[in-house]
Amino acid sequence: MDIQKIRWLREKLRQLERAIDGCFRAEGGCCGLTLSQCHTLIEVGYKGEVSLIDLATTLSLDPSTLSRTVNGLVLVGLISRLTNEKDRRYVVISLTGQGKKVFEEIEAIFNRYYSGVLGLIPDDKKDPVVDSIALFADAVKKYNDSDEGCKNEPSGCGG
Amino acid sequence: MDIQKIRWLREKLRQLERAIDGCFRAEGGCCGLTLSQCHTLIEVGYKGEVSLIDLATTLSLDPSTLSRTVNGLVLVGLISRLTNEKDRRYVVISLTGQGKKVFEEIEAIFNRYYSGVLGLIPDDKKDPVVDSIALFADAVKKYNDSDEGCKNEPSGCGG
DNA sequence: TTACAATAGTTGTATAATACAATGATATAA
DNA sequence: TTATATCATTGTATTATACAACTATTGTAA
Repeated sequence: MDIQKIRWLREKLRQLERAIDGCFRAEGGCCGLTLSQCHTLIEVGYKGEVSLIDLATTLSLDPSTLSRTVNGLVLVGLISRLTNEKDRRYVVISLTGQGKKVFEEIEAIFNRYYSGVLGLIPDDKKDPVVDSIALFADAVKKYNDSDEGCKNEPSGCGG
Repeated sequence: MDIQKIRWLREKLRQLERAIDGCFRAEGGCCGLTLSQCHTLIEVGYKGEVSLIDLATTLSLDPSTLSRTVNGLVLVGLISRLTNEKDRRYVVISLTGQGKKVFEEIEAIFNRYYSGVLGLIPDDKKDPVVDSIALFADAVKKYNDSDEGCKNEPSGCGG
């Protein structure tokens, strides 16, 4: 592919990242949560019951980082963290009743948000756009996992 | 659009963000720079000469944040920061000779990286995928700038 | 069976990235 | 010419993050 088009792709990816992150910060968080807390809550919401290490792997974060994030959510009563009695090394992380409520709120807010975004895209292009993003996200993941990926060529900064 | 497809889109966007950021961190930065420094260097490389406030606006960051990032790059000799003599309130930020060299390196690295990613996508889909990402990035930006965007519905956390 | 190795999680420590508030220098306008 | 606005920097605080050290638990092998 044309090098100029790749530059353009990278520019758009940077723009996308900034737009999404920047907007979040401008609002002072969602439902009173920080960005990390929000991501964590969503993952727990989707998975139901998880161990810390499971969550850390999914979110590509160090367990120590996540331990603190989870702790914050436990303190505000949105997450329950219990010892797994079948293997006491593990914890069982799940949403509390209040946590489920906030999770549903967040879901509604962001589904509405992205509906709004897609509303700016012509009807006949909506599906192709979403499919393309999925295709691209999968390609990035696959490439990172391969030998040529992350191992030799740092990313993130350029795109 | 189907709510389930919107959830899927959000999941893919989160996956994309993690893949790109995570990979960068795994490498310990690019060319010895941190992620922020790298983003800053690239923007200066593209713009040639910029003021701090210009750069801060482009990157959606507080001027104080950027002032420190720029300072770091000045200290390692990649960026020049001079008073604008036409209006001494402004600074003129540009790449030094060494900065240009690193900028070109970074460009090459990331163009190669994304070439690799696109290499995993069927030929006939490459252009549509890139065009779709651009379309989506523009839509997010436009939506954020509109009344319904950021103002009322925090984003980032969900996507 | 008991000692050693592996795994999960937490806590200590350090750093990067960020924003807001206060300040100083400069320019514009009344 | 005095007040106001703008740009940049510095002080301060917070969040997010990783690595290393440590504890508790489980699995394994002599």
